[in-house]
Amino acid sequence: MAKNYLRSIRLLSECMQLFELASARTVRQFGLTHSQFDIIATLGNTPGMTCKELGEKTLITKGTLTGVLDRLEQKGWIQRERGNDDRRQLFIRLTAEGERLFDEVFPQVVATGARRFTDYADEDFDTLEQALIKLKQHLSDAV
Amino acid sequence: MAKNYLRSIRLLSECMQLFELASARTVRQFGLTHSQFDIIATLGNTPGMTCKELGEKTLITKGTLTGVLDRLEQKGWIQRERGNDDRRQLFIRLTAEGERLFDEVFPQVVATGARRFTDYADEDFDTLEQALIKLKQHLSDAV
DNA sequence: TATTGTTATACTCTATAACTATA
DNA sequence: TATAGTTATAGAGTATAACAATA
Repeated sequence: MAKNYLRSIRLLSECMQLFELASARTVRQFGLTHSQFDIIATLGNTPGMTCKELGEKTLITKGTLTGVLDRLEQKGWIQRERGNDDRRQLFIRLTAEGERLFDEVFPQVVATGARRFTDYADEDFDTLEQALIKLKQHLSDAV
Repeated sequence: MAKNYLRSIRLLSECMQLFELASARTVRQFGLTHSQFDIIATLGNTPGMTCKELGEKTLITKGTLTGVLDRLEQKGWIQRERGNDDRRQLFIRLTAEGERLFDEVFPQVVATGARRFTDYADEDFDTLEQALIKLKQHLSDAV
């Protein structure tokens, strides 16, 4: 069993690396780091969210998050707003300029990735998706 | 097509995150960073390799690699040895202590991961593997 | 007392470019 | 000239713990 599992995980990791190699290049052309893109992409098409929520979605711990948000705020891409119901919370959301960035960079990252899927048939996607859904289920349950 | 592709990539990334969440904890308990573990794991069960080769396998660029290797050398886990045929090259390999570390940490990371695969049948692995192999093929070709 | 987010600390990774030594 | 690896530089991410404001 362990051998099967190692082989699958290695494949998983190799696929991610191949994919990220391409997207990283695009992301960097926009002057964004991986973490920064992660946050812009998470905030895109949402009304914003608290730091806590943002940290949970991006898996960035709160201390680190402050620094990353500082840099994004400094560049004018996000803004912080103190919550009304709970004044401890900060709502983070994209500024108009941040949305413009999102609208530009996100489709481009998607396109770069999509170019790699030429000839990938619907049934190929289905098979892959089913397998990954099952895997994800297992990985989640086992925590 | 783009939608299918996004869904698959998101799943891929979520699976990796779930998996790495567990392994990262184990790795950190041994005082290793992700990059450091990557190198130890790459060198394990090999007679060693050049910096160039190591950099290609781990996707760490040469300037960065020097620093990571410095820290590993300082802790006595790897050693550098000047090549004989080509005196520009350095052969990196695990020290006895590095191998001991590898023998301890690697199975534990594997075990932590494997625990999440209980009930995962051979055919589940086969399906997943086939789908991932096909995906990897596509991603590689499309570069 | 508990929670949200910031600050402070210390370290590691990162890309890049200039450099040394070999080839 | 080209290649293998180091050094220097300037950011950026990371975990952790102590902290302030609010609940």
